Amino acid sequence: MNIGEASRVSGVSAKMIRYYEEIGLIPPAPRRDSGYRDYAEADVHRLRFIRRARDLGFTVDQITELLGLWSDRSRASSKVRSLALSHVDELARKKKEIEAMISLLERLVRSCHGDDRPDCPILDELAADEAEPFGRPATGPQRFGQIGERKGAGRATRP
Amino acid sequence: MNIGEASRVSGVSAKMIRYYEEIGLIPPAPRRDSGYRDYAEADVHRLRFIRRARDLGFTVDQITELLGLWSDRSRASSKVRSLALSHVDELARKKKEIEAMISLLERLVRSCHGDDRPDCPILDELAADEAEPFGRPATGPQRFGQIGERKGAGRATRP
DNA sequence: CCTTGACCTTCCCATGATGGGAACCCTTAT
DNA sequence: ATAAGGGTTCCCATCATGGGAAGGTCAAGG
Repeated sequence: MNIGEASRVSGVSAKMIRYYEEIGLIPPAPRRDSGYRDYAEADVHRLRFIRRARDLGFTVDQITELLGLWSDRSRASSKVRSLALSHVDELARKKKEIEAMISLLERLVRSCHGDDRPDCPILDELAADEAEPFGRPATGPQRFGQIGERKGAGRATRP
Repeated sequence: MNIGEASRVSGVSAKMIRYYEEIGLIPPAPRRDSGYRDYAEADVHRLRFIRRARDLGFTVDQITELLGLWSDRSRASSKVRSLALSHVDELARKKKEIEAMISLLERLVRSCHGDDRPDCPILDELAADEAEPFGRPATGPQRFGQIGERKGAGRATRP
């Protein structure tokens, strides 16, 4: 079948199918004389696998591993399990970051009357001079962490 | 002060300061004869504002708006508030997506014995043929939604 | 005065997963 | 034969961020 149909039945866009081929996530599809890619059921199967894994938030690298484990009939299920578990950890981390942002923001929003008067605690907090503007209850050394997972994970330029 | 010190005291990397200038989030810094950018306290203040807003997950576009509101002494606080509220909504949406992924994954992990035997329900589910592989309790029309916020928000190529 | 090292400048490239679109080729039905 | 609707490759954009090269500047110490 052509790439369009493979896309329709697998739920992966044609653009993505070509991209997955390019990066080696799937093997190069055989070509017809016309140059068109030709897909079989097994390929669609694999694409569906990929799509479901993507829907679960796995990265392409992780999916590469999962596909390897999938095709290895003698793998230990513990490998798959630990891959899934570490992904859950990662998701839980992101969830916590988001929750921290939400609770901070909700507090700021609650403190803002939100009418047509110009004074606004939200902006005041963002503009505060102090190092710890979000006045948490002084209960210890925990920070909010570098929220939003920007890579450097740290403040400014530290080589 | 030089960009390095501005970076240190604001918590925004020098690279990002230059980038923010380039995209117009901050005005071009005055230059010394040497060509070095020169920052004053007010600039550092603004950079700190930006960093805090980024830490709260606001996009650069939203921060542009926030800075505009910040410098407008006659703005209505309701504007800031609604900006913050819609950002909270967005964060809540992401949080729900992540939660859906986590609960699905946790269920799969629970169903996987995770020893050295090769059979693995996690892979089996990812590879399942059915359209609804994650066998939810048949309680209605709700779907998990297009998790992971890939733009198309939909299945495959539908122009 | 000159060197050294720390700083600054600009410019280009990479990330991850995805879409948009142009220019061009293939197939099939009217 | 022509039009419509595929397909192909190639380039570009996203978003916020960092890496690194090539080269200019500055301050301290010999």
